[in-house]
Amino acid sequence: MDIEKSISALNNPARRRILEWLKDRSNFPPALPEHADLEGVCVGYIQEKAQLSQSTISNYMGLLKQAGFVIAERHGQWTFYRRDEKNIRLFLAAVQDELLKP
Amino acid sequence: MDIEKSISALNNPARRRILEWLKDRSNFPPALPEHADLEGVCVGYIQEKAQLSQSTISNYMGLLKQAGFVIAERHGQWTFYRRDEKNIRLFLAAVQDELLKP
DNA sequence: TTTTAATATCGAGATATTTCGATATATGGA
DNA sequence: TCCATATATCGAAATATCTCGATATTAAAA
Repeated sequence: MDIEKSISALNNPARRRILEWLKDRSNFPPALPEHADLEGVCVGYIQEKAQLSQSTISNYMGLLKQAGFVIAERHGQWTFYRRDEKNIRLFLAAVQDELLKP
Repeated sequence: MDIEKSISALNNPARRRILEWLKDRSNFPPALPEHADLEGVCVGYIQEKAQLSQSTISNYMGLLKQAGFVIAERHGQWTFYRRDEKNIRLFLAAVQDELLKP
């Protein structure tokens, strides 16, 4: 949990929006039948929704992953990203501590 | 409460450190007798502690103020900065909402 | 095994942030 | 009024971030 890296990752509206979208799978097109049992959303869907280039989204998802906000899982040629709820809560607790703890 | 501006202001270790120092007045030298009744810490003391140039600190305190994290009060030639606890809590609630609310 | 599709990485231009020293502004005192 | 002190603002160099298109990598399919 590197608070520096996490705040940095959050310091961008597109990345924050992606984190919000990932709260609800139905913000994206339905998964392919062969991916029905997998959690997360593939990069292509995120890109389409965010309207940014493929490389930008790949980069952004990498930053969100390094920051601990998402988990990546590769299946075949797809990478599926989903929120890391536990780490997100840890981050929030850390910021709260840093800002409020006496 | 502009969450964009606030996150941006937090996205810097020195500014976060200043916010922490301001939790406790005793992190700084004692106030001059004629300022004994005033809240907050003058720019000079913050600069001394942060070991950054005067202009940098003045700039930083301006950013923290615009972000809503501190309140500035001018008394004579001094500007005293203190934390805006209420707004800090509002910010934390907003981030928590953005990150967790369904 | 060649092709296609999905994602990652690279290199670069545009823009933003960091941080400084120099200068301007405001205030209080001699 | 003139000077010293505290802070703010300006202009600029160094560095970081944003974002892209081009290319590399990986995996599946024909």
